[in-house]
Amino acid sequence: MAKLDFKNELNREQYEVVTAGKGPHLVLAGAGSGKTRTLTYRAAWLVDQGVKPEKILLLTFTNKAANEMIERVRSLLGIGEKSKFPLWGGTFHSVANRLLRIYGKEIGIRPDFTILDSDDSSKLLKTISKEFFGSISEKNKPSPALLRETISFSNNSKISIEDSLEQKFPEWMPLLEYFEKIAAEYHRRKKESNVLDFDDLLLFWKILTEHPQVGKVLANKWEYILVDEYQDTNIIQAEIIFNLSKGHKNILAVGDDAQSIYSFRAADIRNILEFPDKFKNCKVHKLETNYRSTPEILKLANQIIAANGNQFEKNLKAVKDNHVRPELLALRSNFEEAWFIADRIDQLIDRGMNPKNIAVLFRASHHSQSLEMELNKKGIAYEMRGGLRFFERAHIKDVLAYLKVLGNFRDEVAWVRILEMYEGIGPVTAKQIYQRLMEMASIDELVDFKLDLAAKAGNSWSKILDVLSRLIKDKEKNVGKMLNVIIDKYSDYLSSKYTDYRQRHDDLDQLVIFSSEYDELELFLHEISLQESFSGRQASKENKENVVLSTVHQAKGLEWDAVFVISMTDQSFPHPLCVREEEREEERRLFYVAATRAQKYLYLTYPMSMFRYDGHKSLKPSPFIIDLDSNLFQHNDLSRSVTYASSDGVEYEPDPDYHDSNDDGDDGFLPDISNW
DNA sequence: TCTCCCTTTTTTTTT
DNA sequence: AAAAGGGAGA
Ligand SMILES: Nc1ncnc2c1ncn2[C@@H]1O[C@H](COP(=O)(O)OP(=O)(O)OP(=O)(O)O)[C@@H](O)[C@H]1O
Repeated sequence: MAKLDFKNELNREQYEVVTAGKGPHLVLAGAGSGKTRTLTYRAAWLVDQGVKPEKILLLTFTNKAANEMIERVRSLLGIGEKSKFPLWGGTFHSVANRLLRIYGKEIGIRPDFTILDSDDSSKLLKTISKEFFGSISEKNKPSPALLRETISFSNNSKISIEDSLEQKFPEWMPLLEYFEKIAAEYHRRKKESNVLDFDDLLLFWKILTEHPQVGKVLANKWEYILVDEYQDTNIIQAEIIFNLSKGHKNILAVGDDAQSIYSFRAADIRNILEFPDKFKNCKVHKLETNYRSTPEILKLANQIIAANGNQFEKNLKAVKDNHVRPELLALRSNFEEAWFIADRIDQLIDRGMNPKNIAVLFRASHHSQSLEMELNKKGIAYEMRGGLRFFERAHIKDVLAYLKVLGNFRDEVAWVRILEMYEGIGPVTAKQIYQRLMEMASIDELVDFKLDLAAKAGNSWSKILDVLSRLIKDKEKNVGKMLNVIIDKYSDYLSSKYTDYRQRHDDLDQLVIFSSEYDELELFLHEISLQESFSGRQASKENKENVVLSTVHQAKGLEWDAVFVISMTDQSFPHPLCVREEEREEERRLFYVAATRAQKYLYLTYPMSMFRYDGHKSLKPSPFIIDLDSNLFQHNDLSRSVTYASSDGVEYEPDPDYHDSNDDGDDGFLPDISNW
């Protein structure tokens, strides 16, 4: 392979960062300026300079991003797929997961802990809440999700339950004492169950870095630490980074304050703004060239973000040639919007665009519903990102619960989940059984564990024992085969509980295919809980070529030739619950992130009415759109006819001959949305 | 204590 | 439309 030509692949500022010396560096730069590229080349450069890959830690926002970056580093360096390349990469949570299984013993964490996802946490909190509140009606006590958010926010921002509650849900302050008691009990129960929730992964990692011996080990474990999307880290994460780099201070953080969109889960913009104070002698770098988008798109994006006060001044210049302006389109209903988008996607594909270079973005995952139907109708394959993950689906979790108790028999949530699936066993009996089971010293004692139960419950218990004993005795190692034993018994329950059981069964089949690649239960359990989907190992290769439907949050850091941002209404974007000024500014940043994903084509659309379970609702365009200059948009026949139709009741006919006109000499009519 | 059936509510983003 | 809560009877 030809020697890597770093100079040629990067601009001067990027090159400076990539080849910078030791010590702390911060890159604070706008969207599409090549921050991620710089980080990737930095990793490659370090290895090229002789740094061992295992001495580099790369922290990213999703595991997918980490894997892609590591692959890119590999290919830059010409390292084949078969050779080892042990660079550490992943999200904070997944790295914590790995480290805690190695070093956790020192702080009282067993290596076989299982992980609670947010649904599991809610379930445990619901049980605890019932114990504390007794039979007070549901209306007068906080929901499990609310409890979870309060506790989680307090963990992630290092504040008390009191402050967290005051900030997030002040209306519940009268019940503060309950919140505190429940939080304490929740903590105790997790410990007893040998489980960690997402927050614990970070908290205990931080505690590890403060441990007298392990802390030293970790501070020397890596020589270079690279962090992407630093604007969306929280206080705990910043402390982890600080402690890890105590010895060498070789840290490179990149981010953009204008793209901070996770404050709802305690991400704190001060991390990036105060980075230079925290790391003395830190060099701050700026990148001011946008390589991603056309000047027209960038101009629109800049105006979107300009409406926010309070931000780091950035000067972004586009290098791409002029192209078409973004389009703003009003459609009459969410169905028409879906029809229009699907049609336009069809046209783009017909004109030769690769479907994988097209994305549809939205504020909330359910906004994609009508569009999904329309795409199915047209036979356009798509990949959905955001919303419920594969491993969070109820039926997947049902069958995984059996594996979880085999891996960690103390897991209360998993046990209760299994037990309550059976006839005659409800919350009370489940809890009793769980308590008796904790007399066991290991899962092997389960095989002949006798219980005194009522007839129905007793019958159910023997069914449960049946499945689990078989798994214990068989000593089958392949996870796929183990799952088959479980699914065999689970099928009847599945079809009796769900009307869409066929589809759910397909999911289970997919799970079996995926899990057949694992011959070690522990490894399987450790890996799945933090996996975004299972594209990492296997699943569908064809998915890679499909149109992407994604929440804006999930689209962070990515880019496509053509981007549609749909459902830009006052009821969806900004989200109606975001009323405080900081919240609205964050929503605007989210809009900025959405718009800056586009390379060539950007479409903003909104339906003027929507059908919901409670009937028909008419909608206004998003206030973010009204704020924008209309001459930033391209006009075309469609927007004209649609708007006319809405204002004077003229019947609107979708124009089958409609084609995107690239020349835009038409200075005519724009949807008049100023006085709705 | 569990289950079944009727009533009420549902409004976001994620590791 | 679907999920979750609430209450009555077994
Ligand atoms: N020096 C360069 N020469 C050519 N292309 C570049 C250069 N730097 C960046 N790019 C391209 O610009 C695009 C955006 O880069 P990248 O994703 O790294 O930006 P970013 O700053 O991380 O964006 P975001 O803030 O949206 O995450 C990529 O397609 C990248 O390959």
